[in-house]
Amino acid sequence: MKKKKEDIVELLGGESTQLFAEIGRYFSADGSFSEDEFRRSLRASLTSIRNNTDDDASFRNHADVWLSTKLREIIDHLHDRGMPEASIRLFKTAVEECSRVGLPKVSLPTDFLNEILCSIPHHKLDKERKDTPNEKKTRIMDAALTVFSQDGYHRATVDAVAHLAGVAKGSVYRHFKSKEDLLKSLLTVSSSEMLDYVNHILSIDMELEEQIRVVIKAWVEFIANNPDLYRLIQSNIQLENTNTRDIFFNHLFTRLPLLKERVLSLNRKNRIRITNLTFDTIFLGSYGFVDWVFYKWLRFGKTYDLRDEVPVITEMLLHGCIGGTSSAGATEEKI
Amino acid sequence: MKKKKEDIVELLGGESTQLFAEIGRYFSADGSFSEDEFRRSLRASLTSIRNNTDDDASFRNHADVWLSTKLREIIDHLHDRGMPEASIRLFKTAVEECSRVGLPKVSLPTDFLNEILCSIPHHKLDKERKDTPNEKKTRIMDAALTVFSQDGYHRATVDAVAHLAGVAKGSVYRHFKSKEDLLKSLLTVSSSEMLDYVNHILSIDMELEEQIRVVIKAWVEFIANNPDLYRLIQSNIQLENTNTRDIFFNHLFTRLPLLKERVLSLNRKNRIRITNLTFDTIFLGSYGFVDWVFYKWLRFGKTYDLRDEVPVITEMLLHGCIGGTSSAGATEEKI
Amino acid sequence: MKKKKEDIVELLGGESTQLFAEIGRYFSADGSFSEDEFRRSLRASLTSIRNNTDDDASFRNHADVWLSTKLREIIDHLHDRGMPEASIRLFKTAVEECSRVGLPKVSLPTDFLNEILCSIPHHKLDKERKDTPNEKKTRIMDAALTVFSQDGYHRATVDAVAHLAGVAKGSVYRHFKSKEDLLKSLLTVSSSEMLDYVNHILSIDMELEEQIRVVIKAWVEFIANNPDLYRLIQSNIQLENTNTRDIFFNHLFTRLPLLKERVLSLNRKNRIRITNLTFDTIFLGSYGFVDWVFYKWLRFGKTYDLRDEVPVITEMLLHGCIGGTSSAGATEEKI
Amino acid sequence: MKKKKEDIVELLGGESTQLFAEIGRYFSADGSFSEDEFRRSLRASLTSIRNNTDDDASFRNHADVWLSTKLREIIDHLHDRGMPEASIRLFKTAVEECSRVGLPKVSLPTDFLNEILCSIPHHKLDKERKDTPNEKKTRIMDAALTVFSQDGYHRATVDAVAHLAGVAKGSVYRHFKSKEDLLKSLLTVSSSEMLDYVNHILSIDMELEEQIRVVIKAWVEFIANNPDLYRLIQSNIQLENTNTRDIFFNHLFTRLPLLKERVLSLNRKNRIRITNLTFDTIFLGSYGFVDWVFYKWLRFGKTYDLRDEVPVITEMLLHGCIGGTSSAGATEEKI
DNA sequence: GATGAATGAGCTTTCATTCAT
DNA sequence: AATGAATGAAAGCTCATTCAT
Repeated sequence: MKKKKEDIVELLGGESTQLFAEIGRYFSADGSFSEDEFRRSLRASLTSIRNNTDDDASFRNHADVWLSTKLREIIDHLHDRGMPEASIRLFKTAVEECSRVGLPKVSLPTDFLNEILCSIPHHKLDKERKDTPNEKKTRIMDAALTVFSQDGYHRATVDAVAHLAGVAKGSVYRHFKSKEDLLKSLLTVSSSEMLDYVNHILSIDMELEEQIRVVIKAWVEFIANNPDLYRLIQSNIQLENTNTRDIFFNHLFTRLPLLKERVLSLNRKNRIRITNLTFDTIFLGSYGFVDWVFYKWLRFGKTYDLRDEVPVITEMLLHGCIGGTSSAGATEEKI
Repeated sequence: MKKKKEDIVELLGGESTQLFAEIGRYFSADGSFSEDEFRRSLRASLTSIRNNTDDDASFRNHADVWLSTKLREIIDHLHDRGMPEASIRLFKTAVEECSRVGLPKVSLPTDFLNEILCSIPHHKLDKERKDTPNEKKTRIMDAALTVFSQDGYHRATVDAVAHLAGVAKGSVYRHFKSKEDLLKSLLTVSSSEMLDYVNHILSIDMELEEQIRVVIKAWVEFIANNPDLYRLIQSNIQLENTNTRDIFFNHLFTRLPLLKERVLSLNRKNRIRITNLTFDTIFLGSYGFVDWVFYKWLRFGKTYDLRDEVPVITEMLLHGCIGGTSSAGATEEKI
Repeated sequence: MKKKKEDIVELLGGESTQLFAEIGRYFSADGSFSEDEFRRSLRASLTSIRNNTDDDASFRNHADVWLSTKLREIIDHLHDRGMPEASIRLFKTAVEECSRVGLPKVSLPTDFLNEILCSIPHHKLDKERKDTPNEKKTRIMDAALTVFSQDGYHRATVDAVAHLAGVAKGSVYRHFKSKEDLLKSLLTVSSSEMLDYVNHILSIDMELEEQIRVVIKAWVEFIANNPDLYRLIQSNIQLENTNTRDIFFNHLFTRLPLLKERVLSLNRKNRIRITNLTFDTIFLGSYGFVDWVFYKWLRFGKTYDLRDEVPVITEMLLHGCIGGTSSAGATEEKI
Repeated sequence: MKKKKEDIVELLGGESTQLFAEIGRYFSADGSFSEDEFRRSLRASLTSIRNNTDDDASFRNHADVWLSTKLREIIDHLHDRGMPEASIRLFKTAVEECSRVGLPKVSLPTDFLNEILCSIPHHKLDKERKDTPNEKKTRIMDAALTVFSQDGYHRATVDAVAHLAGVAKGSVYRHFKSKEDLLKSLLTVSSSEMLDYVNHILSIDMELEEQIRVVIKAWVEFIANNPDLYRLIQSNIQLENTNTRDIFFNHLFTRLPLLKERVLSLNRKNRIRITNLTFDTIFLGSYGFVDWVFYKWLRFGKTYDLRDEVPVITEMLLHGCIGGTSSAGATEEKI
């Protein structure tokens, strides 16, 4: 009962030719662009495609093909008419409409994209532009860290976060799409900071064994100074699609290849028994070692200085618990 | 059931964990994005695709599919990592490379494009924006009509109206004291226009039967040309004190006595069986007749020309569906 | 990077063979079925397929193929082992898991389906079984009708409905998936009732002209007796996917073909000028005629008896407003 | 832009409006479902497909696609019309016809199948259900483990647990005083089992180094066999008074003194560098080491055998990553 | 003992409106 | 005059828990 694909192509062909013929309509005599008229026409066409396709996948497919062809034609036409600027606005309108009808992607001419991208000021592309308006965002994130740490993510309420941050609940939702998004942002930013800190230390040039000692020390210090943050990152909260610990893990894993390379290259004297194959396991295992020493510290109510554990950790990870005398002194330093 | 590690090295290639590792290569130790590394990798992949495809068309096809999938993945993962800015630079690099190898187009996620386009400063897109206060009010009302028609009054947001009108939300409230007031103004103005249009036609002097024919034709044409407006007027939205349909009805009713007088006076030959008592019922009933013919047209997706229904409507309202031969011709006129 | 389809087939092939081999595991020595074990294994397989497919469509496709093959095998195996009953439970488990992972459909052996369907008690298939537990549901729907009519759907709150129905808010959500679902159910049931009522009248055998007179009278009486219900049905509330008026329209349209056939066949004397082509327009137009006579009545505060309008309506629809003397009397009956 | 009516007669074929008209044919004037009409129409369509296909395979293929699309459409529309019961009868009819024409399978919507299966009386599926109270408790705990692992404790609902366990929700509350109590019980029992298992191994008399090797191996095996359980224990869910990880930790800590004593006493040759002071740190750190190797395994989708990691873990914990040749062989054993 | 309909406190989220800039 | 971040009341919905049958 539904039409065959061929029929649709014809159907659209007729409409799109029409659209092309009507381009003139979207521009006044003075060359100004009538966004509204164009938008309406576009919406009508997309709706028509939707109605004439069987399922969502088919709709997306056809709409994509149709749209990219049409955009190409219109853009060319505008270039011919000497109004390339208008094509950007037209393009923006098109993209907005696509979003609205739920089209996930569109095919676009590369030269046109180039043109658009070059018109974006350069500073927008460098690093993040989180400067002025982030004061409030930071306040909300700080409050969220406190509240989530205290009560646990699920028991915490957005009300409590907003109250602690001293803003209205609605403001939380201006900065974060949802409670979940707030947590994710918090973790993402924190994870980055944590790992940047370690990366910074790793960039200092020294012998590998020394490097390991320094990193362990730095890491322990970091988590001792930010226990709430660290605990939240490791808290393993199940979210819609992921799980908080995985967010951190993903960050870690992104940096692992570079790290691995560096470690293997630093191992000039070949004293360290880590190979390409065992690196991941040893690295993550060692991470876990520190993680549980931290956890023990928490369980003891932070009644001692976590930094005191550094020698034992270092000793264990470098030499294990068996054998040689090289590290006999280490154990005495311990509490 | 479990596979040995060797077996799954390849398998892991398809897992996201691997992707992280790959993306990791594009970032320096300090977390900054290495455009060069990405460009190199991209160029290598594109070259490889070119070498493995027979003709240009095939190359373009494969490259497009590959690239859009790849970009989507990387962009998603960068978002997860909290580096959406990097994805814009990466995207720019990708487009540049595509241009270089002669790829004419790429498929891109609409949400991502939206993000990019929003970062282009407004003045680049606006050309001139210097309108009298009244123009702005009109723009807002036009936008409101579009948005309300699309989503329904209650589901529509003031944000959407303001956005489509290209003004700030606050400006909407400068011109209209509330969302409801905006709707009411829209309806009041439109109702007047609609009824003025009909009144204008009624003022032409002719025989009553002819007048009726002309009015029906004009009215059908009017609503066929302004379906959104008409639909909104008839939409029966419940407001604080009234109901949108009543606004139109009130306008109509205000003019009814004059109309009635004119109709009765035009009925010189007394061929029309309308009395003072039955006028209202017949008039509104006939209005309703057209209303549902219009509604039928909407439900069929406006896929035929509403004006084609004029003969049937006229015939029915003038002669009913029964009897005489006086209107035998009518059915032939119809389609 | 993602695997080719062929690879997946092999991958699944390996797993599924395994599953088959493991069927024994799901049954204890006494022949009882270990639903849990089977469910776990199934879930693992589905998850594995999801992880090894690129997009959702591909996942659905593969999962469907895999599942239907496997089910067939297992069911055969169980039949061989002489335990066909177990296959129903196994099947139920499979369907549940498919729902959970978001698979929209599965392919199934017809003979097996036959077996299952025959085990459903017959009375379940006849008409609806809305008997005992519907007392509360009815109460909620009644309350909803009142509240929605009074305040309009959007201004009405679920709290108010629950309160008026004398139940807790949660109970509303036990019977209806959402506020929208409540409205839809209300309209669906009411529309059916309304149209059944008319259909009933239409089934009485009489001359067409007489039939039309009777139906109009009955219809006007019906809406005069249920103005709230009728108003709600016509209220044109925009919902997520439809619009309330369309719900009624769809019901109407479902019955239209039968109605059309009957009308044309009843038209023995060929006095009625309705053809196959004009039927829809005339029918819906006439419906609209009555609709606005009803609306006029509402606007006049129901200060007169709507039934008094029946003669005028009938006269107009049968003979129009022009010409003959046959209906001269009708107008005098009017108020 | 607009098409003439003639042009769109075909077009409408694809619109849902048409579908309504078609479905309308299956219903008698009184609204009851006409099985015969539907069966006739179905048989005609299937026969037509058979005649238009070359071989049997092609017929089956086409018929399946056609039927599943058709059924889906009709079922959806019947749901909209508020007649879901009719869809079951219709479905039964369809299956019967498929059997008759020799179609071996049909594709069906899972949600619809779910509905049908739920209408089969329970006793048909249950066979025997006569278990001691303890069996029921176990069944609930098993179900809880599955559900909590899958969705996370907070996202999991008691309904889901009860359903999976095959008991009523109230029964869950007979055995556990709250959802939290259910989780705690689960963890307490499991933690005990886990630790008893390790204790058992520790009670075997052997040299300490050997003991450590054996314990690591046993532990890895245990968690590889019970990943859901282990994950739940480590999941760090924040409860009213505690936190799930703490429950395990408390169990562990209760046994630590005895363990410590035993370890130190076994260290006859004093080859192990663990003192009274460092025992806790080294023990928990090592535990964490394994924990993260396990976590890595999870993140890789359990695509390799966790036991393969035992040599690396053992080597690291015994000898560290630096120095001597004593463990040169370790890397070869790996993978 | 088992059941599952009923409950309602409490949550997240939306969005019309305001108002400092 | 124009802006758009901030507001917070108000709404829809969930689900652990209870309890009559």
